[in-house]
Amino acid sequence: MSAPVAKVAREGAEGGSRRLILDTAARLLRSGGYHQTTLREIAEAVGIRKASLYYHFASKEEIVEEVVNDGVRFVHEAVVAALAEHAAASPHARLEAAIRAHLTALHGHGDYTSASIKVFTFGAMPVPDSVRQVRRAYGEVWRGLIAELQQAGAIAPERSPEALRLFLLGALNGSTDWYRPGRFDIAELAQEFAALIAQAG
Amino acid sequence: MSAPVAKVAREGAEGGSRRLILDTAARLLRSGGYHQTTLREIAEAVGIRKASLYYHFASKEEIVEEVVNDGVRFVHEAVVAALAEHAAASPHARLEAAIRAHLTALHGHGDYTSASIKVFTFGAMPVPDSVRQVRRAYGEVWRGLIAELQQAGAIAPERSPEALRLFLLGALNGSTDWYRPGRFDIAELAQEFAALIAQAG
DNA sequence: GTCTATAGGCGGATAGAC
DNA sequence: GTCTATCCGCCTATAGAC
Repeated sequence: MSAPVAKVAREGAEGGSRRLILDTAARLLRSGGYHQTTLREIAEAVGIRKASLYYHFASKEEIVEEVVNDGVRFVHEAVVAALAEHAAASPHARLEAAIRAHLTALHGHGDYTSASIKVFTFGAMPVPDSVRQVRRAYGEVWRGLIAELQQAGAIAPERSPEALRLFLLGALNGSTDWYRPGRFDIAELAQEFAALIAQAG
Repeated sequence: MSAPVAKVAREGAEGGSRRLILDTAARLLRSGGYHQTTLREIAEAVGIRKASLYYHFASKEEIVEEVVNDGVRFVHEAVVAALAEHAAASPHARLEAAIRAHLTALHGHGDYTSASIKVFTFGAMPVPDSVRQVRRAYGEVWRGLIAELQQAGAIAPERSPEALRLFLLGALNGSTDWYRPGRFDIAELAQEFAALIAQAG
């Protein structure tokens, strides 16, 4: 992964202001969405003036784009890592691990991931190409996993893998709407969801 | 249903301008969401001046609230009607009919329903009490149907009905993100989805 | 790197003529 | 019922001092 490395290098050179701005933007985007979140709010929360943001970023779009892509990449990497850890497990166990990783990344780790969902679910903003690519790459992970499950017989051969993938991701991302830390347990939710769409084994 | 009757009566008295405004607002809200949709846009699309909207509505919130509630009520009534039509069918067939009705109402009939999803999914606006009530009432329909399926044995007794309901509605409403009229068939999608979460029978 | 100041436009909303 | 005119505040973005 070369991007994170480059990013860390850049941060070292400029004292992390850029990261601070992105962190703050992520938090505000998560609760407010694209249009409600203003540069004034971000600047205020960071503790600088609105105009100073333009030293670090060329536009609001650029800030949002970076937050959103970071969020999707974070979920992507978490799911890939979970699948690698469960490489030897049963297909059903791998599915459950992937779902658990997705939900954990979405709800347990920072604002970037939730902000991603909130901002680019629906076309609330003109979706940049980079975002489209990052999303597509993540979609491929699930396409592969579902194909694997179907080949292993954990999903019936007559089920449409594409419909299944869209339903599943929709349901997982929709959890930003109703999930609350105290009221649900992510591991249990993952178990429930996995049981819905694949046979145990 | 007394509300629609009252509404029709009102419309007769004022020439349908009110309905025209709501129709237009629904269309814009569907594609733009709450914050992106402005009174100026609505007025322009209707063909009147911004200020004239205030003769018909007290505020932007009032317009949005009415669109959203109409949308949810439309889906609610469609699903209830479908269940009534399939009163004698098997639990699985009733589930499939309900899913098909939800998806059809969501995608096949106007902008109100999609606007509802788009606007109040996430808390993009301060959710009025009336909206909360209308949503809750619709949620009850699914709670009842899922309980029925579980009692009939079409859903395993160890499945959490609440997790299942949230998964189901999240997946269905998420379809506003990817569903396109030519590329998917609603009846097929309903069949796929019903097969996913309940045993045939 | 951050500041002040400002440009130019759009947001919702109101007053009052017709 | 619709209009013109206007208020006031916030928006993104830029210019230029420090």
